[in-house]
Amino acid sequence: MNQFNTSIIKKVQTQSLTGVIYNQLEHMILSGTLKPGERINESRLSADLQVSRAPIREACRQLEKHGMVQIVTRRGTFVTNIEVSEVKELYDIRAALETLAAEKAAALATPGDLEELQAILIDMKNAVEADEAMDYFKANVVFHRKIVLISGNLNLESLIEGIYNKASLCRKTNLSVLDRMTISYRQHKDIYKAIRAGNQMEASTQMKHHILDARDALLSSLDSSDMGGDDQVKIDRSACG
Amino acid sequence: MNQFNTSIIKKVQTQSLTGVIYNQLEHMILSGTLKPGERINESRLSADLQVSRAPIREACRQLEKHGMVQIVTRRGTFVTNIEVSEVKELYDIRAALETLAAEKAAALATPGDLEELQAILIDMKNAVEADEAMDYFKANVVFHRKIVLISGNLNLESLIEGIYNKASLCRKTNLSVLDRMTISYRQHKDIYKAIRAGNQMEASTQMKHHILDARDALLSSLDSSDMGGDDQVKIDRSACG
DNA sequence: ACACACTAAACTGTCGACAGTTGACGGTTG
DNA sequence: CAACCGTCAACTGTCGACAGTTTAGTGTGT
Repeated sequence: MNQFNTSIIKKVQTQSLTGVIYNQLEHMILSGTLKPGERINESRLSADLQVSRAPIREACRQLEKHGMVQIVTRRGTFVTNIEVSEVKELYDIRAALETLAAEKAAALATPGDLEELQAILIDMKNAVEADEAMDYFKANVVFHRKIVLISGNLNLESLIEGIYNKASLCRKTNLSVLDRMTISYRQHKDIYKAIRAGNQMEASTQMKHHILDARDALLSSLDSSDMGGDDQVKIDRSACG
Repeated sequence: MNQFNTSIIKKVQTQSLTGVIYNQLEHMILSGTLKPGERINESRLSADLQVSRAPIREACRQLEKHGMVQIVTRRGTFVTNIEVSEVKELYDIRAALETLAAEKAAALATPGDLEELQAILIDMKNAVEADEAMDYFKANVVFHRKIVLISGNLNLESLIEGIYNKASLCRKTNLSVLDRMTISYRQHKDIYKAIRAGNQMEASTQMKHHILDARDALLSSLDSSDMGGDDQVKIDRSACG
């Protein structure tokens, strides 16, 4: 529905003050400077940033649209606070949506698309062999996003983007899970093969399996680390696939 | 993620000026007073409604969040214009999401939930027998919404709500399709039975089948009516299931 | 007649200010 | 000592105004 709802707009927005503030706030939220549940004080922010409250309010509305804050009338805007139970919900939704994406991708992928996917797979393989969790994490995101792109469903694209945003707000997901990179990589390869073969049923099955598997790995790692320190900084090797 | 994103909030919002204007604009859009693609002029609206531009801008942001308008920087806000191809996309997404909802509902439905569903089914049956498309349409929406509610996934709820909003913007979907009420009713009954039996697999299968079936019926009715008059007012008997 | 440059009107983005509401603190009463 | 009530500060909602940008309309040149 909208060519305005994709990542492109972020760059367009940057031209306006609102966009600058949006980026700033987004960064503050994702980096943890603004903690989940914390309130964003419009007046104070406007004083700090030397701008009026208008663009700040606008930016907050954008953030809400993308799921990163919640606005309560006459109370204020609060950084979205996601519980573990909600992460599970989000993974279920993600599984449903990306399963659809994989199914469509299997029917629509061009040779060029397949080449790109393969290139990403190579990046992943390199990351696995070098045990570079961060690199793997990045390639992983690119892989999933590419499949959604191939599906050609713009609505699906922005919906999934929103899910990513919300899920990444749960800092608890940032736990490292060893040994999953290898499994994850294999699953991605299976998805790729199914898409290349044009096998819609298989592609969707593999995708669903992959995401639910990642979800379970994440949840069990959360269980076993509930009493551990809470100051995680590492990238979760299971998160997002 | 937010208990603030449901229909309840609309009543809360009504307390504020922004909420009043939101409702007004929503009504104007859904009733066709504001046509798809049309631009919403902030200054003129503020003059007409005797309020400043601030609450109007706020309302527009809300509308964008719900998918009913699109905002382009320094250009304005435009009523979302949905093409037929996009309706197909939306139905695909809806199928994926409601399939998940049905699956969860089959596992979570309480006796009370089942009673409610059954009551809705009776309403539907009555509507079918009386050939009251409007009544059927309403009961249908209630039925689907109830299943999402049972699934207990709040994120899913607001996502699906957004899909409904967008799809309903395509006025072309408001075509009457005869003979589908009976089929649709039977499908709902099947879904209900699967949920009552606690059969997750069956519930999701039935739901998927039901929605994709409705989608195809809608699309083929659009094909065959492309050259017909464009001033439809009737409720589509296939739309939304 | 058509394409292009220029001018002017209209509209959105941003600003600072005021008013109403909310939540908290402190005092009072049972 | 606990619960309730009233006062007060802080913050959001709303307002009117100004500035920069976009768009439409006019005029000119080919």
